[in-house]
Amino acid sequence: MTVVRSPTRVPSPRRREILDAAATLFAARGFHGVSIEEIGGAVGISGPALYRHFSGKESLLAEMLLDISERLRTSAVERATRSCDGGEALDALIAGQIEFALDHPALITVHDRELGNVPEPARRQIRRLQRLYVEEWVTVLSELYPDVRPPVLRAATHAVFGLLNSTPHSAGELPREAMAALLHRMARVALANLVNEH
Amino acid sequence: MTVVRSPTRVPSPRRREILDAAATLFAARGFHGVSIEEIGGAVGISGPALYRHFSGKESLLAEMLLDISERLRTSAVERATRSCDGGEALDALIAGQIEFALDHPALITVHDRELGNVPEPARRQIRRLQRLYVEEWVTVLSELYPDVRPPVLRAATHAVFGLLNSTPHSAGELPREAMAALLHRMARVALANLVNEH
DNA sequence: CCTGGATGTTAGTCATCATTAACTGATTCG
DNA sequence: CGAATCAGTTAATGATGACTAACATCCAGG
Repeated sequence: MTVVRSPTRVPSPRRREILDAAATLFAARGFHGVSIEEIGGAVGISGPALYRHFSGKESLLAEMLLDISERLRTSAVERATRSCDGGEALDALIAGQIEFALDHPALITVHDRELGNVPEPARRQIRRLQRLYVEEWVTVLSELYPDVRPPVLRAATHAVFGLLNSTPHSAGELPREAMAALLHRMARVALANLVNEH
Repeated sequence: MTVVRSPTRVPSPRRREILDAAATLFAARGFHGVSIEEIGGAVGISGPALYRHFSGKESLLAEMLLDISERLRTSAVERATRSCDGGEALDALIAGQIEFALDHPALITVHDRELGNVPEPARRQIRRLQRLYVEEWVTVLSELYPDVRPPVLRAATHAVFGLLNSTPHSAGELPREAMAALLHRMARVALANLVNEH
């Protein structure tokens, strides 16, 4: 009955609650614009109680970004390997990114804003995961378009991330499914015409 | 006490220098992550000397964002009215945004990150200019695709902004002209297929 | 019962930082 | 020649904020 949990991860609900609240606050006013007191207040405890769960404000941010990067990458690997052909894999990657961005706009916002505030040991690891995530896309794309050079594919991938991660900026313009469909189509055609280069 | 900026342009080179340095720093570590002392140091003066040029840190940010919003919008209006047909106008808007993003990556970064740190009188004005800029795009697009509803056009516009503003993330992947051409093509086809909805 | 760990609390401490004050050297211009 | 304004300087000042200390509560097991 008791499910064996990974020994390194004990997902205390309190931790998650704190991370969620902190993400929302960081997305709204930036890492340095939010105080420990506020983060605590957002989950009903006050101030220094956070140090029972995290060793400091920076390590809280580090854990948050690490978690996001891991989730994005593992989801991408799963989806890409589950697919048969390259086109299907690309659609799966696009759908995964859209789903994540629509489900967790605050996490997406923090993810590409606050890396510079993560201290060095963890920063490198997060960068590594982000790079692996990009390379997952590049691998799928280079199978589809073998004639396009990898730097172009990388730039195009970043561009599509920017497109898909725009949802926090156009919040509420459209119902979720319409927004998802629109973004998917735009990303698809933006990438489909890479081959027309020169 | 009335801090009304002189409407007649007095482009003190010192002011511009400070604004440029501050933009780079804000882009790297966020508004609250940068001290007055650092901004001064970046232009060779130190600390409180900034108050000879700006009434405070927040008004410095406000002026910076106001300037960006104004430049984007006036450039968009100019380009759109100079064009004959809708397709040409859209290309001009895309080219303008790309040019600005490639010329001033720090400004682009600050522009969509730090609005939340601008105090209320100026915030509203910046939002207004941003809205006008978006509506400039929506107007051009709705002439091209009269069947697509405005909310869809607005969401698509935001998505394309995200795509074009991705350059700070993929810095140095490609030479400038190649990057500009790639982004232009991706934006163009992403918007061209809006009409295929449903 | 009572011990100990997990989780809070409130009250410091120490740094940092935006902002102000008081003062200085130039340059303009009357 | 002044006198004023401009553009700096260094030295307070006052808030805020991350983090630590000392103390409380709850509850599980022996």
